[in-house]
Amino acid sequence: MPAHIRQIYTRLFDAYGPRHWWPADSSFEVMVGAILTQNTSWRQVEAAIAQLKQHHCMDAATMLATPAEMLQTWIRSAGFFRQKAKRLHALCRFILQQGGIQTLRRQTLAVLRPQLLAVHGIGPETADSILLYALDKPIFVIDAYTRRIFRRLGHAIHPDRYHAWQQWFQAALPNDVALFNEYHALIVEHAKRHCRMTAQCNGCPLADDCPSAALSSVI
DNA sequence: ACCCAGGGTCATA
DNA sequence: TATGACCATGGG
Repeated sequence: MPAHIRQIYTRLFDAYGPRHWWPADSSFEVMVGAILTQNTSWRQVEAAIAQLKQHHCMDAATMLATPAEMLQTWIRSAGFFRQKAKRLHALCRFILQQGGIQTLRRQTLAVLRPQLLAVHGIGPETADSILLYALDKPIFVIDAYTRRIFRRLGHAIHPDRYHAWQQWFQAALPNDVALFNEYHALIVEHAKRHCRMTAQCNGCPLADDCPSAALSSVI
């Protein structure tokens, strides 16, 4: 029987401390980062965000008024730059149509989530990252790291779908924005240090419960 | 030269 | 529903 979700949280928090996520100067920047980081390492996203800021483009109205070809050159480092330029425009259009971020913030989770998922280029993880980290809504973000770590610990979720994983976490945890925020941030920190595709298990705070640590294998 | 990175969409069967 | 192709850069 693998360690419980709450025990794993405690171990991660004790090992890494509060993460102060999401790293950004504004809610809009969180949303932009959520799109730019799709299947891309955060390092590359930071460079793209710096470019957008340097060109005074880090607000919805300015970004929407900026030609996609221009955005492409600024976000090039984040990869998929043609797609992502369109997706950023779609995000801006949504924000402005809804009356701005302050208006969005007053909406409920149940109203916002379907609306975000209807925006071109926003799928489950991007939507939930925006809801949790930009709009302070209580929803647990599932990403590739989350599945990889918990699979290695022996938690097989069926069906192996985004929604099932999310329900599994939320059913075991109090409905708390701060907790969801911290837990996902800790998972990412842990994954970057210890649970990449090639396991680096030296000093791993979860090694006691991790079969792949004992076997030095890759799952 | 390869594999990977904080996904999502679209076409096809 | 379920798989596969595709998107594209930069680091290890």
